[in-house]
Amino acid sequence: MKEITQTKQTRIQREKRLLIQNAALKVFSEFGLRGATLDKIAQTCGLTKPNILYYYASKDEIYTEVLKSLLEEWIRPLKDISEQGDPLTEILQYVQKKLIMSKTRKQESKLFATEILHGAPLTQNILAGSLKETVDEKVKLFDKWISEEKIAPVDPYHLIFSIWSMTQHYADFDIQVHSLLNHKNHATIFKDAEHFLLTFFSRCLTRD
Amino acid sequence: MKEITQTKQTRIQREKRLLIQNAALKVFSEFGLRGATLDKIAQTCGLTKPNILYYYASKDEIYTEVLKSLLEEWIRPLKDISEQGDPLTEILQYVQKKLIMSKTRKQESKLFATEILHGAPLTQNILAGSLKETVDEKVKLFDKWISEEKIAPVDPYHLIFSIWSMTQHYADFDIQVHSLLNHKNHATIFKDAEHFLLTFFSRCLTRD
DNA sequence: TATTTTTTTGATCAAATGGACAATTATTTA
DNA sequence: TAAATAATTGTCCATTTGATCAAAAAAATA
Repeated sequence: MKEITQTKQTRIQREKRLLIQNAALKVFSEFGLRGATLDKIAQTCGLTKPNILYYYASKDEIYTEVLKSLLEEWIRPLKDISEQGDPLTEILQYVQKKLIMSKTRKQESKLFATEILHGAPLTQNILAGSLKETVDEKVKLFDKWISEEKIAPVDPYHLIFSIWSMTQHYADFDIQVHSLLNHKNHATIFKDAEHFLLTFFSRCLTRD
Repeated sequence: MKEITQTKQTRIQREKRLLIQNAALKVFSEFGLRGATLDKIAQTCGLTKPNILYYYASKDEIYTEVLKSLLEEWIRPLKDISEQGDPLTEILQYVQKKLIMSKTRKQESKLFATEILHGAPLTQNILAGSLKETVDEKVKLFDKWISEEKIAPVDPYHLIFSIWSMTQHYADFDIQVHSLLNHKNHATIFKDAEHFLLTFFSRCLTRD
């Protein structure tokens, strides 16, 4: 088959690659890199195993491609935090966006979680690269807001960690959340979570 | 070999089973259930593969045994929250205990995280059972404290989720945390995290 | 339509892996 | 110490699984 580096892709190549990526996302997020099999991915997208390997050189290549193609989208809400906006509003909006992502893109959240949990074998360079860049930039902004006394003084890194962990928890550990909340209605859980988180962070960021 | 149901275990059985459990914890937490192999576990504890299978009927049995034996310890700090103590102090102490567990028992945290993340295939009954019992009990206590105006009114379930997620984040996503914090000293990170979390929760729980 | 290129697949392979088992060795018990 | 029991291991097996490849089918192109 033709290399990925080639500029022109045929219609079929574009379609099939996307088909495979979607199936792979589903399977990888459910079973992890090692638990996922090419057979499962093939079955999920209705192709044969050799056909998948016609489009991707290996299982690992599919995995990294899926991760890479999601990363941009995953970081975007953080990038969207604007120096121009009202500090508290900007941060609360970020919390809201992250929570919505946990609700609507659970598979992606679980995929990233599993990857990092197991040592980020294939994305460590990305973590140290583009993600770190954006985080550092926003940390600077938060520090500025703190020095201008527009938000309460808290460690910006740990603030970001807290937003990530609390919002992603609803995607990554959904089984536990649902189980402990008596399998309450999905929408209700997220409405309650949103109220809790917004109260929580506004209280934390406005004192003093 | 003799069944587990048998009351008396020989000295060797006790020793070797423990040896295997420790190795299994290490391997399972790093690679997950499917990524872990009996060969790796055997190598880690210095036994042969058939010897391991002399003590455990299957790989899955080792996995469930490890999980089960850790669960009690894992829930304990939550159980320790006392109705007699000062509400805010009790909750902050719980936060502290959970953070310490993230620091000292990272493997266990990752093991549980992976298990739940992938649908808790082997522990769903436990989640719905003894854990849920304890959580429900403490939720009642928190509600009582709220009605007595001893802590600010927040959804107790989501409060517990927030404590879990924020503290466990430092164990489960340690790779990311360290990477973003320029591989800062491990002890320093946890000192900062503790300060952040205690500030955070006391602000959130004392307003009004 | 004829030719070339791309796509698909059945058959197959080699490595990894969970597990079985009989034979051997070590330990306990009578 | 002798017999019985427990523990260990080398060898082997069946299955799973990532990957290969040549041949066939489909699609694009001239």
